[in-house]
Amino acid sequence: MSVTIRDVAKAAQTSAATVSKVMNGSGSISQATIDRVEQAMRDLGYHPNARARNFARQSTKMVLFLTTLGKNAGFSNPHMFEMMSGMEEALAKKGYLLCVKSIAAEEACGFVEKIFDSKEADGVVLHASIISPAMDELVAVREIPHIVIGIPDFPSHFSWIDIDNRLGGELAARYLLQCGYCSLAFLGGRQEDRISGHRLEGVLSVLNEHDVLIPGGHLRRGASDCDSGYAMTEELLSQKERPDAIICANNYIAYGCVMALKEHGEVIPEDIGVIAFDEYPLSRILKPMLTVVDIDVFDMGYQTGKCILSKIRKPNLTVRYYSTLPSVLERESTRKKVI
Amino acid sequence: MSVTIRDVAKAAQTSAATVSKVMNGSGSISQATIDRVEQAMRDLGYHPNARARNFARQSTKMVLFLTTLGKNAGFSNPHMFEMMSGMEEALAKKGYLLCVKSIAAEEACGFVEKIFDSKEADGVVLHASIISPAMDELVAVREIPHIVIGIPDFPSHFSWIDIDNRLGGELAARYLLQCGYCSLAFLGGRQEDRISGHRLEGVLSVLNEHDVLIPGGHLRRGASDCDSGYAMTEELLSQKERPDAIICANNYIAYGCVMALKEHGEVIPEDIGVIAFDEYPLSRILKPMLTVVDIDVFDMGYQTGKCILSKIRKPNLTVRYYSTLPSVLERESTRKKVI
DNA sequence: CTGAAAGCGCTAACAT
DNA sequence: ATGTTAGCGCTTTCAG
Repeated sequence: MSVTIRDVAKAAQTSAATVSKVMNGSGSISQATIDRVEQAMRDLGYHPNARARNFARQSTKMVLFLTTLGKNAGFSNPHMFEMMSGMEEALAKKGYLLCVKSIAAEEACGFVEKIFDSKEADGVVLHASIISPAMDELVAVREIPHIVIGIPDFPSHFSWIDIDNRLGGELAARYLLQCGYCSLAFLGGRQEDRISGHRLEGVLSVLNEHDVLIPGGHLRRGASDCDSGYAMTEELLSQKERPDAIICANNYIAYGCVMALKEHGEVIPEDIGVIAFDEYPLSRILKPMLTVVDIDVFDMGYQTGKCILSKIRKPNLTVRYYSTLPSVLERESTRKKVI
Repeated sequence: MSVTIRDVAKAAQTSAATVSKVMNGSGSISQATIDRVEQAMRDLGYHPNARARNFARQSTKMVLFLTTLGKNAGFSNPHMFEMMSGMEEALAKKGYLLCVKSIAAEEACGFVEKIFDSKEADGVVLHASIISPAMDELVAVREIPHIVIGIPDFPSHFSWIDIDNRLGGELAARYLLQCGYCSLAFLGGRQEDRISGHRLEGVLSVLNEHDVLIPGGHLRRGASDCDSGYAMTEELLSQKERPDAIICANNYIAYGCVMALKEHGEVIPEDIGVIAFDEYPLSRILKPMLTVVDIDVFDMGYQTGKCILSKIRKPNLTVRYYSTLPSVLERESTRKKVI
């Protein structure tokens, strides 16, 4: 058996309670005793048993990240993992551990209930894809320390954190105008793609504010892939009124767009400017390198980690906000700013 | 306070010990008692307290994955997360939880020691980048259930699991020969890049076996990026003796290579074939889509998970092997097989 | 087949 | 400032 708090107490000629107080900095212990206890701990190579400690304290110093993983999750959604890295960093600073658990949306609610019934974790971070009204009710009634990544798409009591995609759209549009482009186009994902939709809203609000009109034909939506980006760009170029800058709702659309522009002999960024969203995975790989509106995903994870920690302290605290502002990374696909 | 085992015992008119046995399937309990106990558990909505259970059993049902994360880890190394997803799936099947913890290589050894002194985890998965001779000694002496991801580059007692990159190289070369290409070239990463080196070894062994000579000029090494791939390809094309197929050690080199070939008017795959390694992130995005040698990273993680579980059961079991064989994914950058 | 009893190692309320 | 005491909720002998 390994060395316990009682062994240390004996060696330091004191009681277990005192040793505990020394470890947890209770304050009211004389320096002499502290020294003796610490010496004894060192001599014996003592390490408090985490399991016993969790049990006695009724806490695990662990938060669970629940999302749906499975094959290809790592490749198709690196953002999630970048966030996890940020969360881990925030949690580690306070001595918390981060566990990941893959769960299907249907099972998520039951699982969260079980986790808190059995007290396996101190808090949960929920990916927006697995939340439900039932989960909302559960979390509210039981006051479960939680935070949802992604703004819920139904009315709820959840605490959540998200990226402000609308603001991102505003930044993109404003930036292009500042570069001297004056006829913008937007290539987005399908109607159901909320992210793309929010980005478009932001764009439109800026144009509206600047009294810039955008012809209907310059607003196109399609699949979120390269081929679709290519096709939408061709459509754009075939119109009588052509844009001098294109906002692409994501990297893949931008890739197709750039390819089409090049094939048509358009020079980027002189003839036509291109701006996209997100650094990853292509913005720095394409020629020309893309100017993008990006957010610091790691930082967002870090914010999430800090959030869940404060929810663990005060479970009834409600948090809802857009963390981590987007910003423009200037590169080669847009002209230099003139303003 | 929530409902405990004693509440269940009382409701089922039996003892806590019996309830425990029912939960853990001790066998020697009458069906009648089992029914009563299960009924009581359901009636009371009982869920065993995981912390108390961990404490009493002296196990946490948790394995810790240690690696260095930090900013950009998610984007620059999606493979790691794909593996994690696989590990989680294997662990979840046996009721284990996966925790992730970022740690610098220098601190890793001390941290692992602390984890096992304080019994925070039942086992650890170590990324090869954080192992050291000191860690080897620690793990061996203390019989710490562990598995290293990546073959150690120094003599050690570690259990490890890795990808067989040499075999991957063999597959690539063999495949090209089967397609009727007969003059191969290899574009690799820098000398220090062990993965690239192993892939090259595999290529050479096949060529040797087939008595195919490869001119020195067809073996090039450079940075593992697009520009380097581009430059190396131009060098290749400027030689008197030109290859009819190029093996690119990674996706980025392949991207530069394809770009250079296109600019020189070479038709892929007719004039020159291109094969690369790994699906991610570009192989299906480039035009033409790349034929690649790929491995199932999720599966590798799954194997790793199963491995660590068996090590937890038998810590002195040694495991060392190349899990998950690579295979060729045929796409557009190579001719159809003729054999 | 069942139950009483003795912890697992630490914390925290309460005395002193 | 320190020690005593009583758990935390479950598992596991060991007797019956």
